[in-house]
Amino acid sequence: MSRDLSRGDVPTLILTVLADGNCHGYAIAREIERKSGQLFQMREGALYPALRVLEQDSFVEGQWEVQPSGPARKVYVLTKAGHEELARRKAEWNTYVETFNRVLGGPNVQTT
Amino acid sequence: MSRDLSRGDVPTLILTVLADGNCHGYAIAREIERKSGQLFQMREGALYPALRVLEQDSFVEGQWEVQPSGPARKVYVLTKAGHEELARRKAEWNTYVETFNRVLGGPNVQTT
DNA sequence: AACTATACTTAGATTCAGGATGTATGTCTA
DNA sequence: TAGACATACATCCTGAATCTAAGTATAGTT
Repeated sequence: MSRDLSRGDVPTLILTVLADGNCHGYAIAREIERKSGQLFQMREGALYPALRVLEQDSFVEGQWEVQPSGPARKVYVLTKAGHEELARRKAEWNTYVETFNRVLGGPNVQTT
Repeated sequence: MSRDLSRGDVPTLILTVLADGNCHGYAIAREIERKSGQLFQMREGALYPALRVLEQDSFVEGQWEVQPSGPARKVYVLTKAGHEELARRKAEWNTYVETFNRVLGGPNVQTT
């Protein structure tokens, strides 16, 4: 099935993977798929543009690495600002889930 | 703050409100905002197109109601297919949340 | 030689929420 | 009677973000 990733969630997943250690683009995608039990699919058309935006915003830093075998890789490192951004996005995600579940919950929810 | 509604979540919220009882467009929007504690904002530009799609898919049925006072309203009723669609969307939402949280959870998650 | 896996890039299409605007009606107030 | 405001629906345009698809390139396998 593999539901499409929702708007804005791809950068959060990328930052999450990088919080566990430096990683290059292709491996980030495979790691997200592995962790999600193959429910999420990370397409190149979503991954690389998202990485470029994160780099422009200084949340990650990329550096080319030449290997003895195979094509060159761009390895990304999470910056200090990236760690903070991840924490902010996690908090935002939790608020969203709580709020959405509250609306789904039923008719008798009081906010006061 | 009021985080933007994510892709595809607006129809689910509409169906949820209609599951509690028939309702016209404007009131659906206000009800979603009330239930979310004003965290979600339902704009017209998202609400009415979503309602039209739901009507085209026969998940809801709209009927014009003339009032003794004030402008006419289009009151929507959730169909049988709409109830099933809501259940399907809720299950999909739960799967998405669980999967996303699993990825956010950390590096040592096993899927086997 | 063809296929597959790795690895990054980019162009184009699509989807969908938001902003802005327009049409009406009715109430309240100055 | 003019205005501001709330109700109520509709639509156009924009912009953000994802997907599809194709392209470039290296290297191992069949």
